[in-house]
Amino acid sequence: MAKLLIVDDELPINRLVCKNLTLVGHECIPAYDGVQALSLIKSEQPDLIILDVMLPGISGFEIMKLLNSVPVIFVTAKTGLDDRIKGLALGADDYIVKPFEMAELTARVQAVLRRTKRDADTFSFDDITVDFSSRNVYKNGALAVLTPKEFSLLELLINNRNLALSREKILEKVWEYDYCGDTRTVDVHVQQLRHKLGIKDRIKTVFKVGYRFEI
Amino acid sequence: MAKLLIVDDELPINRLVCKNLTLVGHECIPAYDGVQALSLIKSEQPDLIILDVMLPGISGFEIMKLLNSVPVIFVTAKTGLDDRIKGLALGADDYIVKPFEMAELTARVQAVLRRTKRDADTFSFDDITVDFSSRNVYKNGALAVLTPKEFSLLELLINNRNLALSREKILEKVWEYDYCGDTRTVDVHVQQLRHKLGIKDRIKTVFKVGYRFEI
DNA sequence: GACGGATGTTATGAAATTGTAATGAAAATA
DNA sequence: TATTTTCATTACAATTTCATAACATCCGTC
Repeated sequence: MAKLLIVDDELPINRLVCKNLTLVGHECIPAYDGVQALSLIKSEQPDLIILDVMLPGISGFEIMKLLNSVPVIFVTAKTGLDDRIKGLALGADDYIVKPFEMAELTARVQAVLRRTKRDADTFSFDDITVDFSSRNVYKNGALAVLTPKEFSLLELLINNRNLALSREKILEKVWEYDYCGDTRTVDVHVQQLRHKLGIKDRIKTVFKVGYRFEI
Repeated sequence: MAKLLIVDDELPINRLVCKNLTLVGHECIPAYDGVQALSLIKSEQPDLIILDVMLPGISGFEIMKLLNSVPVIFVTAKTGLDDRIKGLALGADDYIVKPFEMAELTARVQAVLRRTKRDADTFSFDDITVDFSSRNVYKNGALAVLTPKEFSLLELLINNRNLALSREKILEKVWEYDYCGDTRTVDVHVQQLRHKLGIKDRIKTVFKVGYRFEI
């Protein structure tokens, strides 16, 4: 579930898109011109913007230039290569050409959301599947019971996979910023994870530093 | 500049893609079937894979299922919506439909690389790659196991490459400021590095002073 | 080439770090 | 409140690192 801003001046299309994306579980905010879009981006801080290029007033390209880190799927009626490249060059995460099928749009929305990790769904490796939204972990299809701390630790390790994480960093992220506990606590929890999930090899010890999740 | 794996069994297309992406500054490794692709993914650890769906042996979909963290742009001749959705659902970062224009492919490659660009803080020379963020060192693609002191020493040498470092300076930086140990300790660690990485020539001895990493 | 000091090489035991299991306190749940 | 779960800490075992020493080899100077 994510908050989406749908920017399209054609009312029926905007409605249709909103309806379909709401059906797959997202919150949709419609905008019908560039100025309105910019104001809603500020006030609502959406997770993803679906942006029509051809807009009254400010064009979709202009809006994209003003954006920073919000992912954008950009919609164009033109099938010209130039426009598509221009969109990607400006930093769009994807584009889709009108007329498009709803199934494709929703698939692309999910793909972009997955990428941007704002709406992290699941992550799988070996015989393990981690479901971030339900905070469940499955090993060989069976539910593995992790405590909150264990799950947060696993989450942190996965989100920083192939990076060495110091015990201090782990404490800071999984525990509180100003937590003044023993760094050995981290060790014990790492052992728990290794034991419960049977992933001795995946969670590597970085001597004198901390741990690294390798995939 | 990134390392790309181009998986396509059609030789002319593979060549064309390699040529164009090399022109924009990437390193391209061609693969002509699924098995070869999987082996090259392991050995070369590419930054991005351009993956044709229709392959002899293992299909592109099968390969994608086996992957975890490597970004994929998937190429399909089929224009059917299902295939595209399937690709995105499997975790592809993008797809492109044959026949495609080179400009579009390179634009998409850049877009995906920009998105997935992690702070790949690495330094490479000869057959060695030093990854500072994961604290891993690879020799010929294989992990070389360095101790913390060895890694710190290597880090210091690289950061001061082509400069003569006195033993005192090295002790001060890699060990503690007020460390009062034998300077011979430095020697032993330098030998370890030379031995483990097989870089006798790169770490030069500066007689009566210390060492210098030459590149 | 011979000498003396500097560096290369290898081995070893101490020290530091991490793995493991247990314990009781704190927190969550009933 | 009683019961269960979570979790920080501890103690000890296992492992890894590393400083030092001892000897071999190299280098520059005479």
